[in-house]
Parts: sequence; C-alpha cells; structure tokens
Amino acid sequence: MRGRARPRPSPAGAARIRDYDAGPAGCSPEDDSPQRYKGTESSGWERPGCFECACRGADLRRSMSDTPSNPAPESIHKLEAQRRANREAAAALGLKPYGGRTDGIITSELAREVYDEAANTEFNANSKTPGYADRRPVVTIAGRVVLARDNGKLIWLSLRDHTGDLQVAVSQRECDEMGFRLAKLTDLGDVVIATGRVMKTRTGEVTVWATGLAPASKCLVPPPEKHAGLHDVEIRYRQRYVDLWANPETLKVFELRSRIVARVRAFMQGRGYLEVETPMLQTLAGGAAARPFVTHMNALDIDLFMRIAPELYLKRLLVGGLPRVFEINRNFRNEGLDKQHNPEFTMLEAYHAHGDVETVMELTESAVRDAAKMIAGDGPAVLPFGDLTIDYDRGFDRVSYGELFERAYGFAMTDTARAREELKKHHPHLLKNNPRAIDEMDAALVINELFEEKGESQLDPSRPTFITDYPSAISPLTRPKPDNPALADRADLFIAGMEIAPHYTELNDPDVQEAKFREQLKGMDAETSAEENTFRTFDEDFIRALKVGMPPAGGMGLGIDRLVMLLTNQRTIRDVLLFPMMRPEE
RNA sequence: GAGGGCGUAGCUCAGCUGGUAGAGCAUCGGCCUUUUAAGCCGCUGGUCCAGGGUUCGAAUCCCUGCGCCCUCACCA
Repeated sequence: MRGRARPRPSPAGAARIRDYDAGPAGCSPEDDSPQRYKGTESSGWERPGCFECACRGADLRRSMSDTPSNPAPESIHKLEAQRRANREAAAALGLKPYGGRTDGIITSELAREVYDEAANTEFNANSKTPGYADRRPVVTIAGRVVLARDNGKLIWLSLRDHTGDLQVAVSQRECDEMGFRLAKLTDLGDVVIATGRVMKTRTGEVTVWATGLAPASKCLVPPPEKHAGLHDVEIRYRQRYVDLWANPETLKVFELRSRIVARVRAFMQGRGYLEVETPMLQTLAGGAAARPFVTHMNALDIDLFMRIAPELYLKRLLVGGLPRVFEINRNFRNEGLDKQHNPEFTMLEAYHAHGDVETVMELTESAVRDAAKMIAGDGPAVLPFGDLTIDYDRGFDRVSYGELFERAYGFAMTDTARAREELKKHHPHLLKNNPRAIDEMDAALVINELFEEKGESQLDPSRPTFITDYPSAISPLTRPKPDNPALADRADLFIAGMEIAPHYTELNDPDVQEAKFREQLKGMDAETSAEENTFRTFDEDFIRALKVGMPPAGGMGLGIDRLVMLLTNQRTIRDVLLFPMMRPEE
C-alpha cells in the first residue's frame, strides 16, 4: 500500500482517490522515493491545474459510474462490442475502466529526459548482486496506447501523450498482476497510466519497465491505422478529437497557434495597448461591409446581430480617452466558405490615438516579424509557405494601388473612360440586366472592379507587401489624403496572395463620416436586395460619439487565422481552426 | 453559383474496355520475456454514399440526390 488519501475538497472525491491509490499503478506524491520524478512547470501544458484539474470536474464524476450500461447489442459494431467486452473484463478484475485522479504524472518527454545512463549501466552490471539498490528513476506517465506488441509474457506498449510517444514494457515477472492482466485487455487507443523505472532496452530505446499499469479511459471506437494515421480530411475536421491524438502534427499546429496568439497579445501589451472586449451581440452590425448573422434576444424582444467587426466600439473607446486599445476576438460574417474564409474568424483590431496609417503599419510589420521570429527560433525569420519562401526579416515592400493598376492594365487609373471600356470587355455579364450599368457606375467602383481582377496578382507573393493609397471612394471610414482627397490614407498588407491586414488613418470628423455613411446607404439601395439593406442601418450613436470628439488615430485589423496559416505553413484556414464550420452530418 | 475530382472492410487504399469484392494494418484464435509498423500459423470482416436507370449481369456505364476536396465566380 503506497498511498494514503490526502485531504480532498469533497468526501466523495477522497473515497475515490483512496480506492484508486490502492490500485496497481496508484501514485501519491507523499511517498516519493528520492529518484521519483514529478512534473516541472516547464511549459504552458504544465501550468498548475492544466493537466490535473481536467480530472477533477464534472466529467470525472460522470465517468466514475462503475458499471457502464451498454446500448442494444444489435446496434453496436462488432469491433466496438469486442472493446466493450474487454472493458467489462477489466472491470471484473476490479479495475476502474475510467480511472480517477492521478497525481504525479509526468510527460513522456520528461520521462525520457530523466533516463539515467549511469544508473542503467550500474543496474545491468549488478542486478543479480544481493542487496543491490536499483537507482534507475521511477516515473508515472499517461497516454494513449498507439502500438502494442504482445510477446506472450512480455507486452510492449507505446504510450502517446501531447509531448510524444514512449515505450512501456509490461512483463509478467515484474509488473504487478493486475497491470499485466490489464495489458492483455488493452486495445489500441485506450488511455492508460504506467508506473515503472526508466531504462534502456538492448536496442537503445528508452522504456518504462512497468511495475504497475492502470486504466484511465477506454477507447470504444476503433482508432485509425497505426502507421498511416487519419487521412480523411472530413473525419479530421469533424472528429478533431481523433485527429489531435492520431496525427501529432495536427496538435503541433494548434500548439503553435496558441503560442502565436499569446505572442501577438504580449507584443501589443508591450507597445502600450490595452486589451479590451467589446460586444459581439450588436444592435447594428457595423465596421465592415459584410452580411451579419441575425439572432434574437428574448428578454428585450429584439433582433440582434453577431458582430462583423469591433471597429465602431473600439473607436468609441478612443473618444472616451483610452489612448491605445486592441481586441483579439471573433468576428462573424454570413458569407461563403473557402480556403481563406470561415464564417467565424479571429481578428486583432488595434487603434492608436494621435497616430495615423504609418503608425499602425509599423505596428503590424513589427508584430508579424516578432511572431515569425518566434516560430523561426534562432535562425533568420524566413519561413516556407507552400512553394514560397517568405522573408519576414527584411522590410516589407510598399507599392501604391495606382501603380499596381497601371502595371496590370497599362494605363493610369485616372483614365476612367478607358477603364469603363476595359470593364465592358472583361465583364459583359454586368451589362446583362442594364446595358448602361457600367456607364452609370461610380468611377472608383469601375477602377476597383478592375483592380480586384488583376491588381493584387501583380505582387510578388513571397514578399510581404503593403498596398498603399487606395481610392477614398472604397474606404468610407478612412480619412482622405490631405494632398489628394481622391486617395485614402489606407494600406493593406498582403503576404502570399492573402490579404492579412488593412491599415487606416481613421476618419474623425463627424460631419464627413455622416456624409459618407449616407452615401454608402444610398449606393446600397440601388443595387442590393431588400434583405441586405435591413442591416445597413445608420449608426447614430457612433456619429454622436464622433461629435463628442475622437482624436486622430491610426487603426488596423490583423487576420489572426491567416497569420497562423502563414507561420505554420497550412494552406487552408480549416487546418488552423480546431473546429471549422462543417455542414451538419446526416 | 459553374466546372472537375472523390465516396469500396474500423483505418489506409487497389479494383483495367461491365463478368462471383481485394490488399496492408486493426480485429478474432494459437505460439512467443528485449520488441521497434515485432514475428510465425490460422480465421473473420462489405448497404461498394443513397435512390433510380441501361444490361443476361453494375463497385464499374447513365441520371438524380447527399457529403467532402479542388479550381473559378461571389464576397470592402
């Protein structure tokens, strides 16, 4: 009996732990022998409570019910039935198939690190000597069984946790009887806890030579093929819980995502920006032109919109006197799905009072470079993205909207007559309903139609580039350039052909802003459906806020999902979202 | 929205111009105390996405539907 129950928050919990600690692989920190290794707080995964508290909540309570009830046998797949039978067999031995709290578990990575060559050599030389004291370290690890080789009286298991795989040997001679019998009943995919000495096999593989093996959870579903892994992208997205353990590189991407977000957040805070949270449920969905999701609030009996951008609220904060603010959170846009778009996506928006477009361009460039450096580690911040190699160290390029236009079409964008002719040539479908449509279109929209067709593709995708000097007419929240009001103080960062971040010198004159809003609404009435117009409402409170006085400001929005795609070399947004939007099953 | 591709055992995938549905891994039974995708022997396993059609005969050809992927279009 190695453990005694420690005081627990709940009596029921204490009883369970006592039961468990009496089990074969039970472990309790109090009886640590000198060479016993416990976890250190070396990474985010090891923070207090992270690993352990997951065992303490309601889920545990639910899973602790000792005799699971089986569904109707005819509805169960044969492979699942066999696994259920193994679970019952383990329960019949007195083991708890769904385990319980276990303290002192360390990662497979750490277990590998504490391997002691000297102690192992000494053991191999002296193990037959009477009174010899084994100095090889004792560890407890937990993980999914991803490989199993049953040699009869010796069973090799590979346990996988979030840090990697580690081999466990369960021998009839040295493991306790319950542990050995459990090993015989273990299916691939089960979560087990192994305790034993860390040694090296003849072939040099670090291995935990088990003295105890305990169940932690049963995998009733046959796991993916052990070598090929899970390839079916649909199952990977729909059942991310399988993907994450069956394909370690998936977990890697999401660990990196978390580190990138944390890094960007720390960078912003380091620059003096205050992180805030503004409403996601809004009575008017403003700050961008996109179709919002509509929902309904019962208590007030009003329709609400999921936000499409936090912009108008963040600007209200500048009015209130907050000098620099940012928010990293979800936006929702009721639009299509593709490799770069998910209906909910994460955006960093930041506003800098008394700054301008240049202020926030520098901010974005530095933040992106900083994150890239973290990913690159010691080397230069040069990262692959598909076939491209992107250098984040060198200064980002700049090219004006007008120059790209000219590069693409061979004439200046000020030649609007020629632009109309060009658009008629390329887009006859625009004339289908109204032969004069293009002649009636606003000149700036004509130019922008053409620009979006071919302008961005003039860029070198491997060079992060700011496109500057957008036309004012397509930038309603942006201040026009003082020396040329037809152009706006706006710059968009493009990397690898993706729009990563727009930057603006924000409009802060309430009268100009109001006029632009009205103009925009007018334009919408002409060519958008009634349904779409329902959400293009005039935000009077925002104008009122500007009347109170907003300092001049620079603002930017950085697409976090796309940044993560770039830095982790994932070609589709779905590979950087844990649970991408999928059509419901059935 | 248009075009293309894919959907076969739990998983990864073959299956040719139409002729009894296959492999590897997993599972199941047997042997094995230093294996490395363990090995050896034996066995199982299918709504070929769904529905309809052509045909003596359909996983295969045709039509419709569903799902996923890709390209394009739409999208401040």
